[in-house]
Amino acid sequence: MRIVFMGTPEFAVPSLEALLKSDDRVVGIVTQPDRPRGRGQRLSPSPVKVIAQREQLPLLQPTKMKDPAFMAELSGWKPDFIAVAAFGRILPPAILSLPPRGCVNVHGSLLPKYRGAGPIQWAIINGETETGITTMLMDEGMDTGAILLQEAIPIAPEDTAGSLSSRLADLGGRLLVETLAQLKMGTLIPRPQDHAQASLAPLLKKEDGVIDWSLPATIIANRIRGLTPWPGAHTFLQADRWMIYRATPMDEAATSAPGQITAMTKDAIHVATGQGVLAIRELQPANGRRMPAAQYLAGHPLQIGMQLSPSPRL
RNA sequence: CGCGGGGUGGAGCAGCCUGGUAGCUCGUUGGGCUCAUAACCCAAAGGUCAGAGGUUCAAAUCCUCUCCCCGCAA
Repeated sequence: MRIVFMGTPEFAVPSLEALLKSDDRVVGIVTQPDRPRGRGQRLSPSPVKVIAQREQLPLLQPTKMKDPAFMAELSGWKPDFIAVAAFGRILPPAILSLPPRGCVNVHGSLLPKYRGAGPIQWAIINGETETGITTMLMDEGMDTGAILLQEAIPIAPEDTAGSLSSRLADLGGRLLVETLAQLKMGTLIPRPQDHAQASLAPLLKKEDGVIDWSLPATIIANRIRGLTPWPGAHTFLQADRWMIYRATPMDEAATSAPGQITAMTKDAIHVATGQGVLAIRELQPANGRRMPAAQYLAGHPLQIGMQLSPSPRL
């Protein structure tokens, strides 16, 4: 079978690697154009592009999906299947109908729940204890295609979007290869989604990282886990921005105003929330690197009653 | 050349503006107290102040260049 793979970030890499090890032949790869990133606004390749170059496979990086030159190249590859994992662009009907055996997508949730670009993050933010991978036959909607295979995994209390994502990505690779194998054998019957059960998981934005201290401690803790490592949960101590990487709710009622520091222990900074106390255990202060709360406290004496707020205050 | 912040004993920081004996919190080591301890008390070890050049009687501190790190922005 001739497979074309479309994907972009780290999440897509295990799927591509799994295909490369399978019996099928990856005849071409599509990924997003190099983007300026990092400090000097240098152009850098997507993780998928790095693999493509290592394997010396044909690679396309279209700026527009409807670019005729891109379409011509793609159809010239004559794929039987197109496999898609976190590609980051909507595929137009012309591409969806190009491969005779269809386009298969690897999605990081148990569809129809958490359709969209941020399924892993939203599952954690909402406090789910289980999520999974769904492979599906793509159609024109956003993650609305018929389900092929599905496998669940538990979400651990200490999971962040980062740790969960890497486990799901590995599972995705396995499931993708399995899905293609079963499709070839014709033993797999696509199952339409129950659209009434659908929920949306939109892409997170920078602003979603702002911590609202008036929420309950457990809700804030889940948000922090879901926002780590990107876009990162943050708050402000006066003018300085704190990135919060790890925090756990304490079994303790809050008696101060939300956002006030109520105690400094050996390894945590306690903050009052709308309901309960949250213990900050790992943070990154302004201009510093990520560090345990204990280290921060060693060099920055805090005082009880100091106020954390959603925006900088002088 | 996109903007800004930083590199000081093992860790996190102060000192730099207003040059002149290296400071704080934590950790480490030894001792003490204690039924006991991650707690407390006492003591000790540990730093070419990122690197190079310059100014000066004298540079962590002022000037120039290099390297590395961090945030914003993407």
